[in-house]
Amino acid sequence: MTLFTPVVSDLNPEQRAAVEHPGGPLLVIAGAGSGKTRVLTARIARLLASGVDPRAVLAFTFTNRAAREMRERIERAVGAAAARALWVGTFHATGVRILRQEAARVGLPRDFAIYDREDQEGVVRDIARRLALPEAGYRPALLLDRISDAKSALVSPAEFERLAPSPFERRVAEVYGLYEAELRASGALDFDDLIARVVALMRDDPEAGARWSRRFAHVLVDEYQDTNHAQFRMVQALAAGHGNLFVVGDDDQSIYGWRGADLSNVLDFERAFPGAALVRLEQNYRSSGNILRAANAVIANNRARKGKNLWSEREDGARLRFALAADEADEARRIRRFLDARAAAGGRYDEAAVLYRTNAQSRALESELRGAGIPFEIVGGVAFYQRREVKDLVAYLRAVVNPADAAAFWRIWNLPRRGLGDAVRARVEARAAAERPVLAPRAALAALVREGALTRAAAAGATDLLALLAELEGMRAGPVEELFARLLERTRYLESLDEEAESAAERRANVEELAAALATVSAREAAGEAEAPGDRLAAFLADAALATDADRLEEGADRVLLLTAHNAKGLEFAAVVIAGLEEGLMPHASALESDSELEEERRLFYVALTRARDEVLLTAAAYRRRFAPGGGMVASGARISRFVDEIPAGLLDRERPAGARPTGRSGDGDGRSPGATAGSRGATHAAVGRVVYHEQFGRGLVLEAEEGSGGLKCTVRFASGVKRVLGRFLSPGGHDDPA
DNA sequence: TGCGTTGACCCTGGA
DNA sequence: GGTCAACGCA
Repeated sequence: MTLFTPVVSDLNPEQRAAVEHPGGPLLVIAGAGSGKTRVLTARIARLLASGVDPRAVLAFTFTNRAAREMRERIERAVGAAAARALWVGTFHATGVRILRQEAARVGLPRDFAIYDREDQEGVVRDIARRLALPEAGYRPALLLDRISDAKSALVSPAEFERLAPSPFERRVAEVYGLYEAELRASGALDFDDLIARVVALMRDDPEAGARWSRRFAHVLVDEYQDTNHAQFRMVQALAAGHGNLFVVGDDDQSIYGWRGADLSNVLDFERAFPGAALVRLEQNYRSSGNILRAANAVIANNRARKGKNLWSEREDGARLRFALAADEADEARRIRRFLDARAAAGGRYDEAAVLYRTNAQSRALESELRGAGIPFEIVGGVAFYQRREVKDLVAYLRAVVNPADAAAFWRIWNLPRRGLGDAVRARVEARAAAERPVLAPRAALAALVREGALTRAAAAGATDLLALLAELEGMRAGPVEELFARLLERTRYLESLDEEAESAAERRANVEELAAALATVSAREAAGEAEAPGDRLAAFLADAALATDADRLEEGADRVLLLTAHNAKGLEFAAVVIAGLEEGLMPHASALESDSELEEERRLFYVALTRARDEVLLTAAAYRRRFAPGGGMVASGARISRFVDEIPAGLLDRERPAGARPTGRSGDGDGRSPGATAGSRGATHAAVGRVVYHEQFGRGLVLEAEEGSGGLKCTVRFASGVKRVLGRFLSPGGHDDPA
């Protein structure tokens, strides 16, 4: 393949060693900006060039967008036919693909539903209600987090119960068991199942295990540092037959520990795969010398790392800049001015991005940029398929594809209004539970209608619903567009949008976008790409369930991107603004108590910094308005993030705030503590992240500080527990490091 | 009995 | 600013 040769000659020696690795397990430690995507694609291209069947190559990417881009690159190198035959996708998408093929063996309907977070919470909420769990302490989200943790560690409800040390844990185990039963009855899997069920299949079914471990000749994994235990097991099982496992990762960029990512997958790779080779990519091709030095200095503060030193042939470039703003509006203004200045100098907007820790921070930026007429796009927040109107219509499609899908059914059963409410729902659930196996709600409703057990009004509504679903089911074999058009017509969905004021136009546009997305499925079908006729809807729904907002990013539009640091992973920009660099925000308050979580926050900051090629602006706000417990907005002050101070002084220009009150400079009294001056009554030492002393409770760490009617109210972690105390009862607690 | 309204509580990140 | 349960009206 001559197409491919020039690619290899462009590689540095380490990159080439990875690409030309003869076989067997290989761990590539790829620092930020070291060209790992090139290495991965070159590796695949080389495998294909050397005669490996593209159908026998499986590559895991972190996002659907990364999968699409990788496929496109490979297509340019080796042609469309081979690129299409590759298995490239996220763990979840690959899990769906395998499980759809194995549905019968796994005991699933072929078109199983995929429950998203909202569906999951609905299930858990119902269970909690049934068990009469007190709301406080048993929030659905909390229960679900525990269940998800268990699943990504491959712990079953029975095992969970056996290991449960406390009454709370035993309750979780009980909910977990009921949750699993509910999903089974609904023919549904959640995100964690998409991985765990593949592992279980290969472990428990020797024939399937052998077949899939031979199915591929090469397995490749990108962003390996963010795989969890279940994903590790899936990789291990799929590579067991041949041992050709090529993983690329960077321990310094592991930022999904909260989602179960297990860094030991990287650190113990050589133990898990004996004879593994190791290649390090340490030459950075992205960032200027100053940015790279800053990033290296920051990450050097972490202890849990393999250790590496990125170097670059690039010039030093401009120094990084830090600006302390008075509040979040002032911060947004400064960022806007920075963007203005770049534009005035001829820079494109799409070469810049604003990164932040929490999605809520986008609001102030949004209004400032909108007011200034700077084009921007927010990535994240409410993703397209999570919007109400889109979810409503997708729920109809789900109900058509999978009649057992309870979450979808309950979403649409009274939409539009059919006079069906809680009372009827209770009867449906009772009817469903009266049979073994338990009936799907839709079947139970049909039974109630048949038995004449409903009031006239409820029966009329139910009949209308069941007839609509039956009619749509009858259209499944035809074009998806026709089915969708009929759905809109019969539900009068667009008309119902008009009734609700200003957002109607936007919602209507979203419905149209959904229609357009469905049309592309039909087009793919026409081009012979779908697996089998009639599957197009199910395939579309699986894609929709796994789609993220970041996947929709397209090149070419000239706008500034606003996104979380998590979402920025894998991207790069000429100029990067990192906003909200305050203790309690970045690092986030929830991480201040644990060394390992704090190190993860530092890695997140490192990831953010290393997105930049030429220019970095760091910002913080002395006061930030936040929603607080107790209700309403309060101003809360904080210290400047420790991460800013970890950047060597010579690399960083600090700007004074317009009012020039807090200096934000290290070393001059409490100047590092802008929040310290929050209001006249504020105790200067009681800022987030500070160690303080309390007469009664002793030494503690301030987790939160906010201005209340009685002065500065602080949430402080003492040895005896977390307490809420007034700032004036606190005194300085000595050095910053709570032993 | 359904439905609209009110009030309590929440909020890190995301496949 | 958003969600959800409780409440009271039609």
